[in-house]
Amino acid sequence: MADPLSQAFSALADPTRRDIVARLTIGDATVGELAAPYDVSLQAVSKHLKVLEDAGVVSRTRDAQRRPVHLEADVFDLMTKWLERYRRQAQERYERLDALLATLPQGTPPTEGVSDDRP
Amino acid sequence: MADPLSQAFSALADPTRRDIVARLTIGDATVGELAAPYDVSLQAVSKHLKVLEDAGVVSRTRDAQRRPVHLEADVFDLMTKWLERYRRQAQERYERLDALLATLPQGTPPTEGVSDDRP
DNA sequence: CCCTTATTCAACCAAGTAGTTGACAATGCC
DNA sequence: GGCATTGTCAACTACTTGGTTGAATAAGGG
Repeated sequence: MADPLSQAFSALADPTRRDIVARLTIGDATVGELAAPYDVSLQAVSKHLKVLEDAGVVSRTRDAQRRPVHLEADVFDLMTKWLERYRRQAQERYERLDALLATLPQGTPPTEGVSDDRP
Repeated sequence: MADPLSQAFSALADPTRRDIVARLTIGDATVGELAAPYDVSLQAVSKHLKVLEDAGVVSRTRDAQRRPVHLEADVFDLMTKWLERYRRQAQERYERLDALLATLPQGTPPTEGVSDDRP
């Protein structure tokens, strides 16, 4: 699973990691600071940070024995672009369908049973 | 892992599933049609569709023995909002930092060793 | 009615993931 | 130098995931 988009989405698929990202918008923080709010071990948080780092969501510098974590929001653009592209395309298709239906002579009912999803 | 955002991000963390989403922007399709391009089994694709459905990315209607899959782009908004929010916050923080640095007397060099990441 | 088509369900497997604990590395402070 | 602090590495476990195959369900078409 090498591709950046998969890594990015996967990294943010975990609530703890999204929480960490939220926390980091306030400012850089050390692993210990980031781990404090959670009742999991420091090592677990360290692993989460590795996932975020590999996905390019955060970067880490070095300050003595501390490793401050910094939010790197560029990847967000990548995801947003992907999402926007297909949301837009889906919407356009929807609008075309609407337009088509508007030009149709009369109530040719759709082939699908539009209503229920499951018996 | 019940929360919608986690499910949505997780659903799109797989390249095959993103591919299916891309395909669906052209129009609704049956399971068989969606499975055709891939060399995995039909059942595997069926599973992918279940993941997408559970995440609210697609919906399925019924047309005889076929189950047409329809893209439901609303969840994209949820993700986009989350991403945009934190990207914006991160950027604002960055700008505040810039402004702060601009007002500082002189070249007080930062405490961090900014360059390398790993020895 | 049987048969074909379309799809899901069930059981299984290999690989990945999130968590654990314990040991080790890197650094600053006395 | 020795010790406290901060964080990572390694090994292990439980659970999830993406894939497989084979059987079952659903619906139409001779």
